[in-house]
Amino acid sequence: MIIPFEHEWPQTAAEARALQEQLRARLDLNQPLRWDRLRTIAGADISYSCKGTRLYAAVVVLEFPSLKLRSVHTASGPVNFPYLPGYLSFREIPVLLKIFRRLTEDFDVLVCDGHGYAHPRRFGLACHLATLLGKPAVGCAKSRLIGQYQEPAWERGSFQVLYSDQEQIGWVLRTRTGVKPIFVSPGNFITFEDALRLALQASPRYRVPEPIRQAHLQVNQLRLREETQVPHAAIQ
DNA sequence: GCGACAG
DNA sequence: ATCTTGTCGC
Repeated sequence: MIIPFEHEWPQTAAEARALQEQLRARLDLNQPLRWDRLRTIAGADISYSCKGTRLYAAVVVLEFPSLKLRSVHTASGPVNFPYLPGYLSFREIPVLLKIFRRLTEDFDVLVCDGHGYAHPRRFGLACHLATLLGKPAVGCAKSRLIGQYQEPAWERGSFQVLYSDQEQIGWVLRTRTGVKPIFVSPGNFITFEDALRLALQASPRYRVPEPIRQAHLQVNQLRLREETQVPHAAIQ
């Protein structure tokens, strides 16, 4: 696919922060999802090498609503940005973009491993990626970055609002009865309500939404393959 | 100053 | 995220 919007990649947290504060003006969280035309969901995930110097990425495309795996796309690359809470997108998006540039297949919505709007500057990884791709995206994180909430009831489908002071920044959603909830927030080009509905519909069986779960399985297979083989120069 | 802190 | 063994429960 053509990436409709690109920018330089900052080397410092201060530059990254300025970019987040600039790009967040592009968020549109009032766009309803076209459920009637929803046919495919993409999922993206990252894995790190044991020494944390290299990262492995996978993007999968699933059919909706069956959530059947349709295609797998992978890439790897060096780590070029440290892990700093609030700046995850600058670490993980560059290698994901390598995949999306090569992707010929279309998809309707993207589910990302990490927060979207539920971010200190309202511009988490899902917001950043959605903005670059010009596609609707939802952020689904396994733990909280910021915000306050009340514990959802323990049945699957129970949820609570995730607040930053008085402002809603996301949801806390129980995708499996009796299991720790996930944190759902819109990335871009989607509403809070549609983000919540999509996250639940994408998680019929496991705690983690199927697009992320499948991407996670693929990314670990890729890492195993790449770390198992001997470097070319050492063979002969 | 202290604690919290997506992956 | 990664490292790391067994263990409890469906």
